[in-house]
Amino acid sequence: MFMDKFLGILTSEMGRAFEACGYEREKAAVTLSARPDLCEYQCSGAMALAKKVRKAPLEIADEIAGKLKDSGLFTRIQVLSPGFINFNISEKFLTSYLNEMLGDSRMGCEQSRERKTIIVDYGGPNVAKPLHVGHLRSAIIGESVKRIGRYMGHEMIGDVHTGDWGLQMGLIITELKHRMPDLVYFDDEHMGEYPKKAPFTIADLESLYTAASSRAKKDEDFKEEARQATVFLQSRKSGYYQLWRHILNISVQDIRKIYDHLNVHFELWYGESDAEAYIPDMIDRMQKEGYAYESEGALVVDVSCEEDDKEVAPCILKKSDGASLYTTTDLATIVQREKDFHPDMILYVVDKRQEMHFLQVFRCARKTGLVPAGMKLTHLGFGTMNGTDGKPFKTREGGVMRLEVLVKEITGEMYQKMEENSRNRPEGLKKEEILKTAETVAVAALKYGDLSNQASKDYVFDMERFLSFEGNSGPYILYTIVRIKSILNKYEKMGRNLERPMVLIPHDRSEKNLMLIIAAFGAVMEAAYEEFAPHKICTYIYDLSNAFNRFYHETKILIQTDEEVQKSHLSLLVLCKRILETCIDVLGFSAPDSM
RNA sequence: GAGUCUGUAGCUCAGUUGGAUAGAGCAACGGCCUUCUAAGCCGUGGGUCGGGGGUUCGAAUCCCUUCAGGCUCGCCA
Repeated sequence: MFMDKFLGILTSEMGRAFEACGYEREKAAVTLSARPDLCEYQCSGAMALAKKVRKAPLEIADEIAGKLKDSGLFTRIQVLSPGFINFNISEKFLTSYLNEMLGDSRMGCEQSRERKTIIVDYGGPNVAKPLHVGHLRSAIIGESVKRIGRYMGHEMIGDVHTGDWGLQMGLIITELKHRMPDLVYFDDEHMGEYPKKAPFTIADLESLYTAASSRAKKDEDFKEEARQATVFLQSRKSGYYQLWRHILNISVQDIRKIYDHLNVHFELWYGESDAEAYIPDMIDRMQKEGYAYESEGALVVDVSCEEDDKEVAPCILKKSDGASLYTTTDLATIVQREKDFHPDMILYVVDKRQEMHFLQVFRCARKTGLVPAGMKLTHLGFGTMNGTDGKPFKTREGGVMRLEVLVKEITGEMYQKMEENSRNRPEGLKKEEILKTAETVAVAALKYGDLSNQASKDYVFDMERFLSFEGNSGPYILYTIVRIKSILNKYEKMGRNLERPMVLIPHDRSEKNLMLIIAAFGAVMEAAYEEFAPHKICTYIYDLSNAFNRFYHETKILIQTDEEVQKSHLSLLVLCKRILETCIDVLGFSAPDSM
C-alpha cells in the first residue's frame, strides 16, 4: 500500500483549489502554522501570487478559501490580512490518516521511486594509529546518512576507506626492524612461508608507531629508512608485505571493535592500498589524453575554471620524487568504485577543511572522464568538535583524546548516575544490567549530541552538558521510549493484548497535537534524506517526545475504563514508539527496555 | 593578502528556503509525585537576530557594505 505524506496531501488539495481559481499550483505549499494560536496550518501562496496576476492578495485568498470549503479536509478556514489562508485539519481526516499509518509498515513514508546506488565514504581511520575524537563525527554522521538513505529505499554502501598505505606503515616496519632485526620478515634470503601469527599485539603496534614517529622527527636517517621501507612495501617486497598484512589484520580488528561499540558498521573495509593498483593506468591515460603534464617537477592536471573567484591550484598526481599522494589515491578510488559498483553518487563525509581537496579531485575526475556525467560527487563537510573554550577538543593535558577514552569516560559517568538512581528504586538491578544500559544510553547521548547540530557547523562538546541528561538530549528521547514501552508492557501483563489497533478522534488538545506531529513523520524523513541532514530528525523526535510527554501527563491510560478510548490511546503509543524507534535507528542508536 | 564559512537570549543550539508576535534546552525563579518511571510536566523573567544600508506589501532568511572570529590557499593526510 502506498501512502502519501500528510503535508503532501494537504498541499495537493490546496493546489486543486488554486487551479480551480485559475492559478498555478506551485505556490500552494501548505506549512505548519507559525501562529498555533490562530490555526494549525497555513498557506502563504496568495501573497506570492499577487504581483504576478496583478490582483489584491486578500481577493485571491478569499477566492481560494471559497473553493477549499468543498473539500472535507479543512475546517475553520480563515483568511487574514494581508493574504494568509489559515485553517485547521478535519479531525476525521487526521484520524483516518493515522489509522492508515497504523496499517502501514512505513508509516506513510514511501520509499523513493528510483533506487539509487550511493557509496558513502566515511570513517577514514589510519591503520596502526588509535582512533581519536577527530574520527568521531565522520563515523556518526556518515552512519546516520547511510541509514537514512537506506530507509528511503536506496542502495547505500559504506566504505571505511582506511589509510593503510602511507609512510606510517614504513615507520612501524622500520621501528620493528630496529627492535627485532632477527625476525624472518627481514631476512632477504627467506624463501618459505611466513608465520601465521603476528609478532606483535595491538598494544605493541601503538608503541611502535609512537616511538617511530617521534624518532623520525629527530633522526633524519631513520626517516629515510622508513621512506625506503614504504617503497619496499609498495612494491610488495614479500617480507614487508607479509608484515603489513599482520599490521592490517590486528589493527583493523581493533578499529572494528570500537566502531562496533558505537554501532557504526561498514559494508566495505577497503583502504588506500586497494586503489593503488589502478594508479598506473589512470595516470598513463591522463598523460596520453593530454590532461596531465609536468609543472615545477610534479605531474599535475589543471583544474582551474574561468568563473573562479580565486585561483584553484592544479591537482598533483605525482610529487617531484615520483611518489603519489592522497589526491592520487582518491582519484584511483573513484576509478575502482565506478568499475565495481557504477554508483549514482559518491558521498564523502569528511571534515569541511578538506573542501579544496575535494573540489580539485571532483573537477579532475570530471575533466578526465573518470566518471560518467550522471554520477554525482558530493562532499558532505562537517565542522570541528570543539571544547567548551571554543577551540578544538583536547584532553585536560592538551593532547588528542582517544575515542576509546572518551567513550569510557561517558559510559563511566552514566553508570554512576544510573547506579545512584537504582538505589532509589524498589526493584534492585544487577550490576551487569546497569552497565549494559549505561553503555546504550552513553552511546545515544554522544551520538544525539553530535547529530542534533547541523553537520556543517562547528559544535561545542561539553561533557558536563552531555552528562546532565536533561532537555534536548539523547537520554531524554530514550526515556520517552522507555515510558511508552513500560505502559505497553503493563497492559500486556494485565493479561490483555492490543488486537486491531485503532485511533479515535482526539479528545483534547495535547492528544491532537501529538497526532499532528505523528502525521508529519514521512515528510521529515524525506527532507532529512534530501538534504543529508540528520539534525532534522533530531529536532523532530524531540518535538514528538515533548508532545508525547505532555499527552502522558494529561491522560491516564491504564486506568481508562472505556475500552475503545483506551485502545485508541494505546494505538497512539504504538505509533509513537514505532516512529521514535525508526528514527533513532536511522540516527544509529537504540533504546534500552528500562532505565 | 585572496577565497570561504560562521555570528540569533548569560551559555548551547533550532528557525519549515521571503511570511504573522524570532523558538527550544541549560542556567535563574515559582508550582506539580498515595495515580501508567519526577531523567517528567506546567509557569515567570531574559532578544537593537554582530553593525549600517538596500530590494518589497513583508527580511534572521536575498543583495551591498562594514566589524569580529574560524578555516583554506601546489608537492601532508
